[in-house]
Amino acid sequence: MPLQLKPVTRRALPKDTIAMAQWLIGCVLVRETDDGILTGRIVETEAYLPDDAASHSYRGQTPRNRSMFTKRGHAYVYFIYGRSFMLNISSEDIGIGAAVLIRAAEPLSGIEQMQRNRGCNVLTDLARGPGRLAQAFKIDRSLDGIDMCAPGPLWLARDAVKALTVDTSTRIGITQNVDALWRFYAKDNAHVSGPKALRVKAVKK
DNA sequence: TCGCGGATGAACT
DNA sequence: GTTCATCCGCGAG
Repeated sequence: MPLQLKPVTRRALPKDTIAMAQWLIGCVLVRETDDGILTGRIVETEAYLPDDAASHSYRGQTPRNRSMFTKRGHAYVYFIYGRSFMLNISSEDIGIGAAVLIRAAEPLSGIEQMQRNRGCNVLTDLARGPGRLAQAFKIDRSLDGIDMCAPGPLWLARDAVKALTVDTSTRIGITQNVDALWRFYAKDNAHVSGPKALRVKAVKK
């Protein structure tokens, strides 16, 4: 388990969705389960803003996406494509629908449990991609709406590791507003998802 | 390394 | 009935 984990306070979270998506790169995701604690360093995120056609909040609040409209720092978890859960963190004030999608993490501790959860032993495949990340960390709808700036089954932390270099690209897997450069990832990190071309393109920019 | 298509379930129109 | 912020396995280059 990584040492010196300090819980992230809501006050520490940047108040702007894009700033928060960048800031989260390098933070530690902590998942407490009955079988032990799982932690991983966040290496890839995407920002979903209000008035963003690719965002679930674009057409207003619904029962599914209500967690996007909570105070920043709460989990928004949903199920998609019949196979995958997605973990997001709400990123604005109450009433504003926005969130940061957590797309990939570098496993730090609880790796054996993650391997069991995923049915896979390859370290770089455990949490590379949002669906895999949720499966590795045992995240489902039961965690939707919980406060990630408070003690509980799922929370955010920082450690003493120095800041990672962050690159930018277009987002992955969307059909609307495809040109916005709202994907952020740790440069040259093996746990980041997406095609290589996307990474190279972003670096050249 | 890439691009393709099937699986699969829930929200929304 | 359609859409979807995905994963996996497969085959081509």
